[in-house]
Amino acid sequence: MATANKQRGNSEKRRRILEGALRAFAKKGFYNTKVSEIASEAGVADGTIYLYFKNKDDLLISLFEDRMEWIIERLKGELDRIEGDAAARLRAFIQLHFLLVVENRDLAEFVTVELRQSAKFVKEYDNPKFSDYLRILHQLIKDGQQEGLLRAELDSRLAARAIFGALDEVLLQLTLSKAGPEDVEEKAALVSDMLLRGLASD
Amino acid sequence: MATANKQRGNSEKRRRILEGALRAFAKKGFYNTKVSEIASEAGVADGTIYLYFKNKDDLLISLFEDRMEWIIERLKGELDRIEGDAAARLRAFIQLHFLLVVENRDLAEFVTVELRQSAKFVKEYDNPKFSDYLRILHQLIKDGQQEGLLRAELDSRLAARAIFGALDEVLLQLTLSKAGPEDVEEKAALVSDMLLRGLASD
Amino acid sequence: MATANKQRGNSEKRRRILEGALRAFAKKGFYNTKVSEIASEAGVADGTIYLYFKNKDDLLISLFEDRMEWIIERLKGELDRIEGDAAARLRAFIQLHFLLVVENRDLAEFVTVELRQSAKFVKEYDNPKFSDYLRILHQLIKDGQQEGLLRAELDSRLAARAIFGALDEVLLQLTLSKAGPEDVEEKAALVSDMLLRGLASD
Amino acid sequence: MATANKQRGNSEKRRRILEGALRAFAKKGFYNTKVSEIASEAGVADGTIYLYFKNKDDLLISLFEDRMEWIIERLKGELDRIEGDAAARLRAFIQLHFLLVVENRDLAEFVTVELRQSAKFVKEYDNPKFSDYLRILHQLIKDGQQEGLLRAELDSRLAARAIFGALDEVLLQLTLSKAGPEDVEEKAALVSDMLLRGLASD
DNA sequence: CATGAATGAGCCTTCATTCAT
DNA sequence: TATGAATGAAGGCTCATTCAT
Repeated sequence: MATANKQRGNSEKRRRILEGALRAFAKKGFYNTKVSEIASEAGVADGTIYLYFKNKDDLLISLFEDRMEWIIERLKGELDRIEGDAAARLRAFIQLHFLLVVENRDLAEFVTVELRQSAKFVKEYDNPKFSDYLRILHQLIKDGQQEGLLRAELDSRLAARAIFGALDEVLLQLTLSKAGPEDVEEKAALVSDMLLRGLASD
Repeated sequence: MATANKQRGNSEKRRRILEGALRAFAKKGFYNTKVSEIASEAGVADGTIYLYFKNKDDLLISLFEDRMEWIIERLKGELDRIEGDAAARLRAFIQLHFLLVVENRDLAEFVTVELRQSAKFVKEYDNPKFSDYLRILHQLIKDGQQEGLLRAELDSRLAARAIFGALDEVLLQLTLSKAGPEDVEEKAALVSDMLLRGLASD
Repeated sequence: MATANKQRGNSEKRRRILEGALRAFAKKGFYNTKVSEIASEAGVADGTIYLYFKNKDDLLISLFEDRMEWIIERLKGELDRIEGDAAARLRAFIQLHFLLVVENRDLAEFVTVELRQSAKFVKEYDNPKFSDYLRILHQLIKDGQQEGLLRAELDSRLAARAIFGALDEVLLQLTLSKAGPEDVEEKAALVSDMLLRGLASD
Repeated sequence: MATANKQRGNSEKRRRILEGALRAFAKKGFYNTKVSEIASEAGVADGTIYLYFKNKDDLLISLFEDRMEWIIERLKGELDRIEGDAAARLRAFIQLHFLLVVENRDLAEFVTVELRQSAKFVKEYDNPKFSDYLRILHQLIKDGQQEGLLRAELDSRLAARAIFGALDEVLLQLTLSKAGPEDVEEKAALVSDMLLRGLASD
């Protein structure tokens, strides 16, 4: 049991702390969450947190990385499995984004709410995982353009941003309004329909 | 005239404080801004702030209200002046939203970044001004649907959210990347084009 | 009353804090004294300390400077008043050193005990006031050498150190053993006699 | 032989810990040295230290005892070997004190710097080994007085203190200024000359 | 109204010590 | 014996808020 652990950080404890932090941040936000609350949420002592993370900021960033990595892997995995043109893959992307986030309520609150604020002011952090995420979306759009499905005049980077913003905002709304998963699929369909129409070539 | 002041709150000092707060929040975020920094930014003493605002939270909320009110008034005013169908008005709305925000860089950072985080965790505040804002957008879409320009199947509330999200995210990006006003008009056109296509009836 | 204050630091509060710190440090040593204890000893709130000092280290250093300055001024003042040769002035110096310190028990404990340890490890501090003190002693010895009273072969710098060490250690002993002021004068005479004999030319 | 160990405390580990502690304390002082630093300096686990010492204070005291014992033994051994009167032995004592300490730089820093501060505030410890040390010096002086070499009027206890203080301070200075061993012998001669003149009968 | 020195509750972080392995 | 991960008490410092002037 005492094998390859801790390196690159993956002990049981570390995971418990990240989960506690996610719950706590989702509930009260980064700045309103005390380290001791995270500890108790994680079932460890306060000091234990500092065995795994340099400080509270580092915990926040690590949590981002960890969760975004997970999201990105899931997205990539699912996208590879999709048969069909770029439009279908884009639709799947949106659907999946919605599902992932809504199935993990805390994750949703955390990502939608903290992503901007905290990440921006936690000194010097430039959020590479989020860039990875956007890159996937960006690539999907460029694929669609090359396949002739999406309008070529489109600024693909801008479109990726706009789509992310739309998804994020709608999800924020759904999350806060405590919508059940049944709604979600429907809303996802509506939103992806709307967005794809916006991008589609004539 | 020097009498009915302060009531709905409008002394010179009060405005200076709000402006100082806007600058400070934009630069460092709500939680990283000290009341004393706001005071010095505003050129008043720390204590003076508490003559005009109950506490730091109240200052944040008041700033929201104040700025959103201003935005909403500007939006409404301009929209009334537009001749044309709902699509044109929607286009104008987006264009204007971009302009207002980008012409006021601090406002942009503040609104896009703090709106979610802070507002969510500042206890019990349900952000009525933001609702007003959304209502305008919502109404524009419903108008468009009634005029037959926008697809009737659309969930207009959802669409309003999605549009706001798209605008907001793109603006965040533009703001942070320090885009000049010349870019902005172009981006606004692209985004509004994309979004309107997404909403348009066949 | 609100005139030239605070500048170069001399408000009533600041002095109270220094006095509280002196008492506390003398009683328990720098590292065993809590900032809150200093505060309560000084009759101010914990936070007030940080209005006058950057941190606990800075308080320690400031206290050194302040007390050493006082000691040095007293020493210089008294020495100027002495009629007689360098030997007489040296004798007076020692006598006075003893008196000053013993009349201020806390000062004695503080200076003799904390001077080395703390000053050495409080980062980067090179203790200029102590150097000033030593310089006076050094000068007295050089004067004595020029007057032909003290042996010229003597390394005056080394002698100054040795004298300071002897005084300091004897004082530490006297302080800890709670000797009364009456002993002190006698001991001072003995020590200065011994030291002067050691330095005297044949 | 592997049995009667640990009792009076002498395992290999114990010695390694004391050595690590000496290095660490010399470098950063008692209060700035973490137990874990001592452990790593000694090449043992943190917990191991507590198998040999009750706590950090106990480690400090044990280190004192251990080193002072060593110094005292060396001093006694050398003094027994000296042929000559008390003055010669006193001179040898000073010479040796300088040599021992300067040959062990860490020991020097530790003894000169920590002796006062730490020992004083480590609860209830009355430093018997240091008393032993002083007793030797005291005895030498009394011998000198009986041999008629040193002035009888001298308070021998006081003189012992004064001499120790002078030596200690000069050594502190030499240690901190990183003087080489060649200087040391010369300084020792100067200081012992000065001190002996101070004590000598006319 | 305005000031800004003073307050003190609160929080992040450290580190001596323990204990399951 | 030895380990070192885990603990949690403790304390330095910050900063929103108050209030005497």
